[in-house]
Amino acid sequence: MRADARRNRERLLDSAVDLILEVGGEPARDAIAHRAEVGIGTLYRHFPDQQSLFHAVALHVLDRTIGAGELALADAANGGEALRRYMHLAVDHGLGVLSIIHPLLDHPHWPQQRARAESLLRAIVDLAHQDGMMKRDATAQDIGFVIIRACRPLAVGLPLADERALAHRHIDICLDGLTASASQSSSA
Amino acid sequence: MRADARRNRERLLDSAVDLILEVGGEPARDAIAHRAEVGIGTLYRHFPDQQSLFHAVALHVLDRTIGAGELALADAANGGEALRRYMHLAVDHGLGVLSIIHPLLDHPHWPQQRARAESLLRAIVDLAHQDGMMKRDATAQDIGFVIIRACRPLAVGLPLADERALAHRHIDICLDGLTASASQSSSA
DNA sequence: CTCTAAGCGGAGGATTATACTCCGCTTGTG
DNA sequence: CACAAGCGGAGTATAATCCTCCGCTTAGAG
Repeated sequence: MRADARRNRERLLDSAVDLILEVGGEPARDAIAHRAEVGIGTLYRHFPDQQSLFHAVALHVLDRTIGAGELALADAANGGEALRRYMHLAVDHGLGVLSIIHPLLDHPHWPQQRARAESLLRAIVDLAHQDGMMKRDATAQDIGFVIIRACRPLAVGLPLADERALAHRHIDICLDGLTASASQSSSA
Repeated sequence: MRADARRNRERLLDSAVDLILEVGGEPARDAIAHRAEVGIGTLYRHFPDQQSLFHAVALHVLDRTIGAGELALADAANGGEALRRYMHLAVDHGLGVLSIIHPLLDHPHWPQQRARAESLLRAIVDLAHQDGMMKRDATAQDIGFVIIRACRPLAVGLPLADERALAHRHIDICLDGLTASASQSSSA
């Protein structure tokens, strides 16, 4: 594969991730190509159909997130810290795109990768529980949904940087709310 | 105005709110009419253009939310409780639609209504602060953004009821995280 | 440096989604 | 009962998006 081709492929994937997160849905293909500063023809050469594009996007994102998670788990001082790092990294790496494109995915080694991500998350959550840093009733599923929600755009016309900053702030707020020391958890 | 006409108008507004929340953006007009179980012609008779429809939706939602907020403020035992009630009611009444349609709004008595809602929220937050039930650095703006985020769809294919239940759960988590007793609020 | 196959761009036709009108039929109400 | 107010939805206009195709450009081997 020629060097320029590889570079364009990367740009396309990154642009696709960004756009999916910005619009909170499937973006127009032309928009992806334009954002990547390549012609539409180039997009269709690399990814002849929706399937292949989104599949590549999903793997791209999941791989980065899994890597980051493993690192967080290895390095962090304790479970709570590992969890915090993982969540912030997941947002930065655009894990949220999965919620949007996952209905379109049916590639063979997709379930396996997905399982790997899930067991990693469970490991982190378990550790946080062991270290007494999470409420009893807080589950790995909770964490997953919080991450997904934090990745969704607010649709409020904010520039991307602000949007991202808010996502991180909300992650922190939720983490505080899921932390063992926090007191009441009533429902209205 | 004939009784059936009024009823259809209501149905259209409710359907519009639901759909905006479900898709997290401007829904197709046909979809709104279909959801309301009326013909498209009926939609266009009541709301000849996008402006008039979305303006009516915005007022509908804001009025309900303001009413609910005033009630919460009057009834609740303390600021923390008022805040909690307000947030849950805001989600139930679909306050989140405003974030999506507000760029389209330019009706005369819209800013005034908006100001009313904002001062109400500030009053509730101030009270919560006075009652020592909120962290110092938690602002009315934080609350607003948390509500908006909770109203956004997760894009995960959940049925509406589950989606709503999760929204409430996340409101509770965030409230716990913004509550004065919660300890650390570090950032990654 | 030359040559060529791999790669590129983007105009433009095909397709699909959405907007909106129009008019004959139905129904609430005085 | 009369009839104006209201209704439905087929159908056309418009706009967005998809995707192909082919002549031009360029990386990189020899």
